[in-house]
Amino acid sequence: MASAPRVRFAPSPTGYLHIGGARTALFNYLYARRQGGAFILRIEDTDQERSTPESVKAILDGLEWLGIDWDEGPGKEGAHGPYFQTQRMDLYRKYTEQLIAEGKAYRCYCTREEIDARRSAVEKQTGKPGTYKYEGTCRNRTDVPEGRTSVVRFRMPDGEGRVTFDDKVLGPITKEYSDLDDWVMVRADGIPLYNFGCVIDDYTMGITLVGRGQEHVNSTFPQLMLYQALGWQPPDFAHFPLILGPDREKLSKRKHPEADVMLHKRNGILPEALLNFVVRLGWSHGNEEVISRQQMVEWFDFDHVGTTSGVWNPDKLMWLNQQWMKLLPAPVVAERLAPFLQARGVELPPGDPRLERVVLAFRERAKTLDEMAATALKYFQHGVEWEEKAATKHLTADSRPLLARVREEVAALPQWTAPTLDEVVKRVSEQAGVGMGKVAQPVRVATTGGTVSPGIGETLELLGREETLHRLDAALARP
RNA sequence: GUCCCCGUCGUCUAGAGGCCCAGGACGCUGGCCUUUCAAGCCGGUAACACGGGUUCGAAUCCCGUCGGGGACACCA
Repeated sequence: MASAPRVRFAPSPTGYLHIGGARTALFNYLYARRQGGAFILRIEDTDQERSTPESVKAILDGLEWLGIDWDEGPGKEGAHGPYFQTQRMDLYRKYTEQLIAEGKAYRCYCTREEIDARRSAVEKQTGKPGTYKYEGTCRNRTDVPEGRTSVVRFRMPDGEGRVTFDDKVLGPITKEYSDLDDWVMVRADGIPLYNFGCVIDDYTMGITLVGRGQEHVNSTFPQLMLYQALGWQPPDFAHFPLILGPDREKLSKRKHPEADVMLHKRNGILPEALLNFVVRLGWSHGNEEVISRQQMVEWFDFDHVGTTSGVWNPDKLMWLNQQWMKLLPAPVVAERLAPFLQARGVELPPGDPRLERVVLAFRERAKTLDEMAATALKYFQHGVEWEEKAATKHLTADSRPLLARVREEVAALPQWTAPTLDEVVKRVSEQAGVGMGKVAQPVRVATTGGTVSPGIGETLELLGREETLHRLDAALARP
């Protein structure tokens, strides 16, 4: 390695940050960090119809949430900017003219309608799509027809030949010239198309390795032809396996809601977990499953990027999320939990100590922050409603004296802590000569309304003395 | 349809010719722990797509078949 590698993530701002894009960004980011190279963010906004500033923001926000930061790109101007393709038009124009002057590209005056008509004619005749190839109508044209706009086409070399490249994850891949045609580089309005802009930018930005999804392997060939025509040394290429939806088709915005990175944030998934999940889809490091960003950077390599597409597995995402809720420091999780409780109408004074206690009590009982907020909600409210079934079973004439005894002892407690509260339950059950469940369950139902909660001491501590006594009294007052 | 890529448990994967009658993880499931539910711990379930080669020996190499996905725009 002569110089430090430069890699990039080049999304087109036509919607939210896609999960596949996020993983592409992650792999490139990890590679750059691992190798001590640079990670560049370039916005491919040449599709004027679909690109929006909102989408640019959405993508930036998504990357930020995931903690994938770039060395050069929007907001971080470097030596190779600008980083929006629409601001690099001079560059494209320059190389377009050069290529035309050298006879390596030419103007094609066929209109879109004409091409479309010919395409559908061919496809109708042969049966299926994809059979049409530009027939070279304007290849050797020297006249300039009046009143017609033109696109610029790349001139494929005459005769037989093939393009080959050694993909860093897939290995050698070859394509015959005869399978390629004179593709359009520049539209009639002068704006470059993907295959053209991408090559010009990757080269002028000094990109040494292009890492992208496997859906791009076929576009590598025309791009390679361009590098050749320009006399440029192409970068290395690495194509990552696709992420598939439950239906085993490529994860798409249209069909798969889980393709939206930020949806997971809204659902209460931690960025650590999403990153962890996504990195394991197509990459592995022995038997490691729970992997921190630091470890990813330390371990990442293309040798262990797989070749087969991976199916989105929500169960595993959930499991990882819980792992991360348990792994991260409670105050950190508490901070991230707050918005979910607030969204459910809980008012939280700044630095509310209950938040951290909730995390400690519920992170082993919830898969997501949202679920945690939902189950913890009743600990923040005043009063309870009892589940009919639970009340019938546990708030009985038999349990009433036990409950009253607990109420009495607990009210007198000098210290309102889980251990001291647990002791009360234990003492009461021992004195009554019954199992702890005979006391704990009625108390649980009386104070939470249901049969499921954290340890009884923990539960009462969380509720606080005042609320606990209030609920116990209310339960005792039931007819 | 054409071209390109891929093919290990249901899913994510380990596996670079003998360490593999295939290991880990999620899921499912049995048990332990236990004041409930979880979590945790211990155990079980389940795969090298198929057929030919090559080799003393193949999940690993080659060929074919079948299967899956992707690309076939004046989108990226």
